[in-house]
Amino acid sequence: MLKLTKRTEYALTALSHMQSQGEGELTTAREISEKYSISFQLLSKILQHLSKENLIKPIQGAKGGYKLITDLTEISLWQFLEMMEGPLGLVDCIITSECQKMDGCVILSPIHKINKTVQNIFMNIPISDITN
Amino acid sequence: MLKLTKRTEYALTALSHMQSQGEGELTTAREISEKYSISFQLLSKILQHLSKENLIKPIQGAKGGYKLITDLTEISLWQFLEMMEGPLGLVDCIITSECQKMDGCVILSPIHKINKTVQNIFMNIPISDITN
DNA sequence: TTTATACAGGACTAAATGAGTCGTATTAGC
DNA sequence: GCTAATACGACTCATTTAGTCCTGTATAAA
Ligand code: SF4
Ligand code: SF4
Repeated sequence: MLKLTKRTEYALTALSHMQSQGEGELTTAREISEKYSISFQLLSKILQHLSKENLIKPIQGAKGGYKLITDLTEISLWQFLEMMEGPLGLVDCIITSECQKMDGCVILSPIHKINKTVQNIFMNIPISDITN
Repeated sequence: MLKLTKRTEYALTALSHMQSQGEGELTTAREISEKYSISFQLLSKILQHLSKENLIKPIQGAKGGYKLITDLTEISLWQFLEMMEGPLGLVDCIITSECQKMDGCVILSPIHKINKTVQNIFMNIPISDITN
Protein backbone atom coordinates (compact mmCIF):
# COMPACT_ATOMS: atom_id res chain seq x y z
CA MET A 1 0.00 0.00 0.00
CA LEU A 2 2.98 2.28 -0.15
CA LYS A 3 5.04 1.36 -3.17
CA LEU A 4 5.74 3.88 -5.87
CA THR A 5 5.09 2.73 -9.40
CA LYS A 6 8.08 2.28 -11.66
CA ARG A 7 6.73 5.17 -13.71
CA THR A 8 7.13 7.42 -10.70
CA GLU A 9 10.59 6.10 -9.87
CA TYR A 10 11.75 6.59 -13.43
CA ALA A 11 10.26 10.07 -13.56
CA LEU A 12 12.10 11.06 -10.40
CA THR A 13 15.31 9.57 -11.70
CA ALA A 14 14.93 11.49 -14.94
CA LEU A 15 14.22 14.76 -13.18
CA SER A 16 17.15 14.21 -10.87
CA HIS A 17 19.40 13.64 -13.83
CA MET A 18 18.14 16.66 -15.70
CA GLN A 19 18.54 18.88 -12.69
CA SER A 20 22.15 17.81 -12.30
CA GLN A 21 22.78 18.81 -15.92
CA GLY A 22 22.48 22.47 -15.08
CA GLU A 23 19.95 25.10 -16.12
CA GLY A 24 18.78 25.16 -19.73
CA GLU A 25 20.70 22.03 -20.74
CA LEU A 26 19.14 19.49 -23.09
CA THR A 27 18.92 15.82 -22.23
CA THR A 28 17.67 13.05 -24.47
CA ALA A 29 15.49 10.12 -23.51
CA ARG A 30 18.14 7.78 -24.92
CA GLU A 31 20.79 9.24 -22.66
CA ILE A 32 18.79 8.74 -19.46
CA SER A 33 17.53 5.37 -20.62
CA GLU A 34 21.07 4.10 -21.08
CA LYS A 35 22.61 5.65 -18.00
CA TYR A 36 20.01 4.20 -15.64
CA SER A 37 19.08 1.07 -17.59
CA ILE A 38 15.48 2.10 -18.11
CA SER A 39 13.49 0.85 -21.09
CA PHE A 40 13.77 3.55 -23.72
CA GLN A 41 10.18 3.28 -24.93
CA LEU A 42 8.76 3.34 -21.44
CA LEU A 43 10.92 6.25 -20.38
CA SER A 44 9.89 8.13 -23.52
CA LYS A 45 6.25 7.96 -22.52
CA ILE A 46 7.07 9.13 -19.05
CA LEU A 47 9.01 12.11 -20.38
CA GLN A 48 6.15 12.89 -22.74
CA HIS A 49 3.88 12.88 -19.75
CA LEU A 50 6.16 15.18 -17.80
CA SER A 51 6.05 17.47 -20.81
CA LYS A 52 2.28 17.61 -20.74
CA GLU A 53 2.49 18.46 -17.08
CA ASN A 54 4.86 21.27 -18.03
CA LEU A 55 7.72 20.12 -15.88
CA ILE A 56 9.99 19.76 -18.88
CA LYS A 57 9.94 21.13 -22.40
CA PRO A 58 10.45 18.88 -25.41
CA ILE A 59 12.56 19.97 -28.36
CA GLN A 60 11.98 17.90 -31.47
CA GLY A 61 14.28 16.97 -34.28
CA ALA A 62 17.95 16.13 -34.42
CA LYS A 63 19.88 17.74 -31.56
CA GLY A 64 16.60 17.78 -29.72
CA GLY A 65 15.81 16.56 -26.24
CA TYR A 66 14.14 17.79 -23.10
CA LYS A 67 14.81 20.81 -20.98
CA LEU A 68 13.84 21.23 -17.34
CA ILE A 69 11.56 24.24 -17.11
CA THR A 70 10.31 24.04 -13.55
CA ASP A 71 11.64 24.87 -10.14
CA LEU A 72 11.35 21.51 -8.43
CA THR A 73 11.29 23.15 -5.01
CA GLU A 74 7.85 24.40 -5.98
CA ILE A 75 6.34 20.99 -6.57
CA SER A 76 5.24 18.88 -3.64
CA LEU A 77 5.58 15.15 -3.52
CA TRP A 78 1.81 14.93 -3.20
CA GLN A 79 1.26 16.97 -6.37
CA PHE A 80 3.85 14.96 -8.19
CA LEU A 81 2.41 11.61 -7.18
CA GLU A 82 -1.02 12.70 -8.32
CA MET A 83 0.50 13.83 -11.61
CA MET A 84 2.10 10.45 -12.14
CA GLU A 85 -0.40 8.06 -10.60
CA GLY A 86 -3.68 9.93 -10.55
CA PRO A 87 -5.79 10.80 -7.50
CA LEU A 88 -4.47 9.34 -4.26
CA GLY A 89 -6.27 8.08 -1.21
CA LEU A 90 -6.21 5.35 1.39
CA VAL A 91 -9.63 4.10 0.31
CA ASP A 92 -11.94 4.25 -2.70
CA CYS A 93 -14.35 6.73 -1.19
CA ILE A 94 -11.54 9.28 -0.94
CA ILE A 95 -10.48 8.72 -4.53
CA THR A 96 -13.85 8.61 -6.25
CA SER A 97 -16.20 9.98 -3.55
CA GLU A 98 -18.24 6.87 -4.08
CA CYS A 99 -18.71 3.58 -2.28
CA GLN A 100 -21.79 1.43 -1.91
CA LYS A 101 -20.83 0.58 1.66
CA MET A 102 -20.64 4.20 2.73
CA ASP A 103 -23.55 4.29 5.08
CA GLY A 104 -22.80 1.98 7.90
CA CYS A 105 -19.06 2.17 7.27
CA VAL A 106 -17.34 2.28 10.63
CA ILE A 107 -13.84 3.09 9.47
CA LEU A 108 -14.55 5.88 7.03
CA SER A 109 -14.04 8.84 9.33
CA PRO A 110 -10.83 7.69 11.07
CA ILE A 111 -9.34 6.61 7.75
CA HIS A 112 -10.07 9.99 6.26
CA LYS A 113 -8.26 11.60 9.15
CA ILE A 114 -5.15 9.48 8.64
CA ASN A 115 -5.33 10.17 4.94
CA LYS A 116 -5.24 13.87 5.69
CA THR A 117 -2.20 13.41 7.90
CA VAL A 118 -0.27 11.67 5.17
CA GLN A 119 -1.38 14.22 2.63
CA ASN A 120 -0.14 17.07 4.78
CA ILE A 121 3.25 15.47 5.15
CA PHE A 122 3.62 14.81 1.46
CA MET A 123 2.46 18.30 0.60
CA ASN A 124 5.34 19.63 2.65
CA ILE A 125 7.99 17.61 0.86
CA PRO A 126 9.20 19.33 -2.32
CA ILE A 127 10.42 16.85 -4.89
CA SER A 128 13.70 18.74 -4.97
CA ASP A 129 14.32 16.89 -1.70
CA ILE A 130 14.50 13.78 -3.85
CA THR A 131 16.14 15.07 -6.99
CA ASN A 132 18.98 16.89 -5.23
CA MET B 1 0.57 4.15 -4.09
CA LEU B 2 -1.47 4.68 -0.97
CA LYS B 3 -4.56 2.57 -1.19
CA LEU B 4 -5.32 -0.06 1.41
CA THR B 5 -6.23 -3.48 0.08
CA LYS B 6 -9.79 -4.64 0.65
CA ARG B 7 -8.35 -7.29 2.94
CA THR B 8 -7.04 -4.56 5.19
CA GLU B 9 -10.27 -2.58 5.08
CA TYR B 10 -12.31 -5.64 5.93
CA ALA B 11 -9.95 -6.60 8.72
CA LEU B 12 -10.25 -3.16 10.27
CA THR B 13 -14.01 -3.24 9.91
CA ALA B 14 -14.13 -6.62 11.59
CA LEU B 15 -11.90 -5.53 14.45
CA SER B 16 -13.92 -2.39 14.89
CA HIS B 17 -17.07 -4.44 15.10
CA MET B 18 -15.62 -6.93 17.53
CA GLN B 19 -14.30 -4.21 19.76
CA SER B 20 -17.72 -2.61 19.94
CA GLN B 21 -19.14 -5.95 21.09
CA GLY B 22 -17.46 -5.64 24.44
CA GLU B 23 -14.76 -7.70 26.11
CA GLY B 24 -14.84 -11.47 25.75
CA GLU B 25 -17.87 -11.51 23.44
CA LEU B 26 -18.04 -13.93 20.53
CA THR B 27 -18.71 -12.79 16.98
CA THR B 28 -19.18 -14.99 13.94
CA ALA B 29 -17.85 -14.40 10.46
CA ARG B 30 -21.40 -14.66 9.15
CA GLU B 31 -22.56 -11.88 11.41
CA ILE B 32 -19.90 -9.42 10.26
CA SER B 33 -20.21 -10.52 6.67
CA GLU B 34 -23.91 -9.74 6.65
CA LYS B 35 -23.78 -6.52 8.62
CA TYR B 36 -21.15 -4.92 6.39
CA SER B 37 -21.93 -6.72 3.12
CA ILE B 38 -18.57 -8.43 2.90
CA SER B 39 -18.17 -11.72 1.06
CA PHE B 40 -18.43 -14.43 3.70
CA GLN B 41 -15.70 -16.63 2.24
CA LEU B 42 -13.28 -13.77 1.85
CA LEU B 43 -13.95 -12.44 5.32
CA SER B 44 -13.46 -15.91 6.74
CA LYS B 45 -9.95 -16.06 5.38
CA ILE B 46 -9.18 -12.66 6.77
CA LEU B 47 -10.42 -13.66 10.23
CA GLN B 48 -8.37 -16.85 10.00
CA HIS B 49 -5.40 -14.70 9.25
CA LEU B 50 -6.08 -12.42 12.18
CA SER B 51 -6.26 -15.56 14.31
CA LYS B 52 -2.82 -16.66 13.18
CA GLU B 53 -1.56 -13.22 14.08
CA ASN B 54 -3.10 -13.71 17.52
CA LEU B 55 -5.30 -10.67 17.37
CA ILE B 56 -8.42 -12.77 17.76
CA LYS B 57 -9.08 -16.27 19.03
CA PRO B 58 -11.19 -18.70 17.05
CA ILE B 59 -13.70 -20.97 18.76
CA GLN B 60 -14.80 -23.86 16.60
CA GLY B 61 -18.03 -25.75 16.45
CA ALA B 62 -21.63 -24.69 16.88
CA LYS B 63 -21.96 -21.57 19.04
CA GLY B 64 -18.43 -20.80 18.00
CA GLY B 65 -16.99 -17.61 16.60
CA TYR B 66 -14.11 -15.27 17.25
CA LYS B 67 -13.07 -13.39 20.34
CA LEU B 68 -10.90 -10.30 20.42
CA ILE B 69 -7.86 -11.10 22.53
CA THR B 70 -5.66 -8.09 21.95
CA ASP B 71 -5.46 -4.56 23.18
CA LEU B 72 -5.69 -2.67 19.92
CA THR B 73 -4.02 0.37 21.45
CA GLU B 74 -0.86 -1.74 21.51
CA ILE B 75 -0.77 -2.40 17.79
CA SER B 76 0.51 0.27 15.45
CA LEU B 77 -0.91 0.88 12.03
CA TRP B 78 2.49 0.04 10.59
CA GLN B 79 2.57 -3.33 12.32
CA PHE B 80 -0.95 -4.03 11.27
CA LEU B 81 -0.38 -3.15 7.64
CA GLU B 82 2.65 -5.40 7.52
CA MET B 83 0.57 -8.15 9.09
CA MET B 84 -2.08 -7.80 6.41
CA GLU B 85 -0.09 -6.85 3.36
CA GLY B 86 3.44 -8.01 4.04
CA PRO B 87 6.58 -5.86 4.17
CA LEU B 88 6.00 -2.24 3.26
CA GLY B 89 8.22 0.23 1.49
CA LEU B 90 8.18 2.99 -1.06
CA VAL B 91 10.51 1.05 -3.36
CA ASP B 92 11.63 -2.51 -3.98
CA CYS B 93 15.04 -2.12 -2.41
CA ILE B 94 13.39 -1.29 0.92
CA ILE B 95 11.09 -4.28 0.72
CA THR B 96 13.49 -6.94 -0.50
CA SER B 97 16.89 -5.28 0.05
CA GLU B 98 17.58 -6.06 -3.57
CA CYS B 99 17.59 -4.14 -6.81
CA GLN B 100 19.79 -4.50 -9.85
CA LYS B 101 19.83 -0.76 -10.33
CA MET B 102 21.15 -0.07 -6.84
CA ASP B 103 24.55 1.24 -7.71
CA GLY B 104 24.09 4.38 -9.65
CA CYS B 105 20.61 4.92 -8.24
CA VAL B 106 20.23 8.62 -7.57
CA ILE B 107 16.96 8.51 -5.66
CA LEU B 108 17.65 5.68 -3.25
CA SER B 109 18.86 7.68 -0.29
CA PRO B 110 16.21 10.45 -0.32
CA ILE B 111 13.47 7.89 -0.87
CA HIS B 112 14.67 5.88 2.10
CA LYS B 113 14.50 9.00 4.21
CA ILE B 114 10.90 9.71 3.21
CA ASN B 115 10.06 6.09 3.78
CA LYS B 116 11.37 6.41 7.32
CA THR B 117 9.23 9.48 7.89
CA VAL B 118 6.07 7.70 6.86
CA GLN B 119 7.03 4.66 8.89
CA ASN B 120 7.49 6.78 12.01
CA ILE B 121 4.09 8.33 11.61
CA PHE B 122 2.35 5.02 11.07
CA MET B 123 4.19 3.46 13.99
CA ASN B 124 2.71 6.15 16.20
CA ILE B 125 -0.87 5.50 15.15
CA PRO B 126 -2.46 2.68 17.16
CA ILE B 127 -5.15 0.90 15.21
CA SER B 128 -7.52 1.62 18.07
CA ASP B 129 -7.58 5.10 16.52
CA ILE B 130 -9.40 3.47 13.65
CA THR B 131 -11.49 0.87 15.38
CA ASN B 132 -12.89 3.19 18.04
C1' DT C 1 16.60 17.56 -50.60
C1' DT C 2 17.86 13.59 -48.43
C1' DT C 3 19.32 11.45 -44.23
C1' DA C 4 19.84 10.80 -39.50
C1' DT C 5 18.20 11.85 -34.99
C1' DA C 6 14.96 12.89 -31.78
C1' DC C 7 10.10 13.37 -29.86
C1' DA C 8 4.68 11.75 -30.23
C1' DG C 9 1.50 8.58 -29.41
C1' DG C 10 -2.02 4.71 -30.30
C1' DA C 11 -2.49 -0.13 -29.80
C1' DC C 12 -1.08 -4.01 -28.07
C1' DT C 13 0.99 -7.90 -24.91
C1' DA C 14 2.72 -9.76 -20.68
C1' DA C 15 3.26 -10.06 -15.82
C1' DA C 16 1.89 -9.24 -11.28
C1' DT C 17 -1.30 -8.37 -7.86
C1' DG C 18 -5.78 -8.21 -5.85
C1' DA C 19 -10.49 -9.85 -5.16
C1' DG C 20 -13.46 -13.33 -4.83
C1' DT C 21 -15.26 -18.41 -5.31
C1' DC C 22 -15.57 -23.51 -4.72
C1' DG C 23 -15.28 -27.56 -2.43
C1' DT C 24 -14.10 -30.25 1.25
C1' DA C 25 -12.46 -31.17 5.96
C1' DT C 26 -12.66 -30.49 10.87
C1' DT C 27 -14.59 -29.25 15.36
C1' DA C 28 -17.96 -29.08 18.90
C1' DG C 29 -22.71 -28.08 20.97
C1' DC C 30 -27.11 -30.02 21.33
C1' DG D 1 -26.05 -37.87 14.40
C1' DC D 2 -27.40 -33.31 12.96
C1' DT D 3 -26.24 -28.64 12.72
C1' DA D 4 -23.50 -24.56 12.92
C1' DA D 5 -19.33 -22.94 13.03
C1' DT D 6 -14.10 -22.46 11.65
C1' DA D 7 -9.90 -24.23 8.38
C1' DC D 8 -7.83 -24.15 4.20
C1' DG D 9 -5.98 -25.48 -0.45
C1' DA D 10 -6.96 -24.62 -5.16
C1' DC D 11 -8.91 -22.22 -8.28
C1' DT D 12 -11.00 -18.30 -11.29
C1' DC D 13 -11.76 -13.64 -12.51
C1' DA D 14 -10.64 -8.64 -12.62
C1' DT D 15 -7.57 -4.86 -12.35
C1' DT D 16 -3.38 -2.62 -12.50
C1' DT D 17 1.37 -2.22 -13.78
C1' DA D 18 5.12 -2.87 -16.85
C1' DG D 19 6.84 -3.10 -21.11
C1' DT D 20 6.72 -3.56 -26.46
C1' DC D 21 5.61 -2.54 -31.34
C1' DC D 22 4.86 0.31 -34.92
C1' DT D 23 4.06 4.30 -37.42
C1' DG D 24 4.19 9.30 -37.62
C1' DT D 25 6.17 14.09 -37.22
C1' DA D 26 9.79 17.65 -36.61
C1' DT D 27 14.32 19.51 -37.51
C1' DA D 28 19.45 19.95 -37.93
C1' DA D 29 22.96 19.09 -40.89
C1' DA D 30 25.29 17.04 -44.86
S1 SF4 E 1 -16.90 4.02 2.64
FE1 SF4 E 1 -15.87 2.62 4.01
S2 SF4 E 1 -15.82 0.77 2.80
FE2 SF4 E 1 -16.32 2.32 1.32
S3 SF4 E 1 -14.32 2.93 0.58
FE3 SF4 E 1 -14.76 4.34 2.23
S4 SF4 E 1 -13.79 3.35 3.93
FE4 SF4 E 1 -13.87 1.74 2.39
S1 SF4 F 1 17.71 1.02 -5.82
FE1 SF4 F 1 16.81 2.79 -6.79
S2 SF4 F 1 15.81 1.86 -8.52
FE2 SF4 F 1 16.25 0.15 -7.23
S3 SF4 F 1 14.40 -0.01 -6.00
FE3 SF4 F 1 15.76 1.27 -4.81
S4 SF4 F 1 15.15 3.27 -5.41
FE4 SF4 F 1 14.23 1.97 -6.96
